[in-house]
Amino acid sequence: MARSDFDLIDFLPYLLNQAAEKSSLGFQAYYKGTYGFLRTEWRVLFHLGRYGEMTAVEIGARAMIHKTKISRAVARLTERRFLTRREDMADRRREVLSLTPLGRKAFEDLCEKAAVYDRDCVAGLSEEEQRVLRAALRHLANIPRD
Amino acid sequence: MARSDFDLIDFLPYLLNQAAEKSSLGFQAYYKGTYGFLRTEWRVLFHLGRYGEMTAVEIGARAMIHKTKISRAVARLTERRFLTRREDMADRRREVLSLTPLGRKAFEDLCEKAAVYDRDCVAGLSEEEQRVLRAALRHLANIPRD
DNA sequence: TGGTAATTGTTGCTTTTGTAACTAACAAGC
DNA sequence: GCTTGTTAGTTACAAAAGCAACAATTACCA
Repeated sequence: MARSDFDLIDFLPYLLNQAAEKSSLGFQAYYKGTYGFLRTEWRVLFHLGRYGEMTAVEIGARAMIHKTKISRAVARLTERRFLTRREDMADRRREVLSLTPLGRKAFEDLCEKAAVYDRDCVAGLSEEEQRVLRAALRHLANIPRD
Repeated sequence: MARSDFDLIDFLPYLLNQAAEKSSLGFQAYYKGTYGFLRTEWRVLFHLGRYGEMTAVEIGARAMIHKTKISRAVARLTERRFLTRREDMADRRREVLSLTPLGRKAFEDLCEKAAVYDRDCVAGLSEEEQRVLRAALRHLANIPRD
């Protein structure tokens, strides 16, 4: 296979990782500095805020995070009063998680900050480029349109 | 600021991370399974193969990896004979790294596999979408066109 | 019903990463 | 020549992530 023309600099997983890491830095600084959240903690909060009550496994499935990471993130967030667990009486293995008022406040703040931050990220791209970019990323990540 | 219309599902750092993680999995399985490389090790190999001899710091600057990670990756790769270190006599702090024949062979194999893998990644996207995607990612990652 | 398998969530242990301190070498200014 | 500051790379310790085993339920099905 004559592939000597392929340049690793354009290797998609590489480009994606570089862009992901770079674009995460600024926002990470905010939620870490303001709330002391780890990345997984922010993600758990984000999913509960965005989709409503869920169990740990459900969050993990959506966010592609291993359940042990979620377990520990939930433990910390619960301890810090950002969310509560409620036992599902119909299936006592499940613990349904939801945000406390404090958690919702943090979520809403972070959501606003995210909107602004997102704008800065795509500042140099045209509307059309942004559209194509997000669509391609959703496709690559297999994220359904809800 | 009326931003209630912003949906976190489109938050760029999130989309990028999801896409990056998902798209990395398959290739990671290959270099891990075949060579036992960690991600940083593959990256070091990749940069030395793509750009030629470099020092650890230079690799770190290009790849945005902290020097301690590089230090450990280099130690392992050297031990396993994939690369060699040469002291720069003009500046004895610097250690110039380069691939051994074994390292080059691994690099070339991985490079070929990457080309194929890359194709699979973008299989569902049009030529134009691919072009826009890569350009946008390079922009976000601040990767120069070389 | 009873027994095997699957699911939810946690914990212990190992591996990997992050942070800070450190050595060694060079650079710049006086 | 000194002194101070900077740079390359390593190492030690702490934090986080990955992995495997576990208890507690529930599901399946002969």
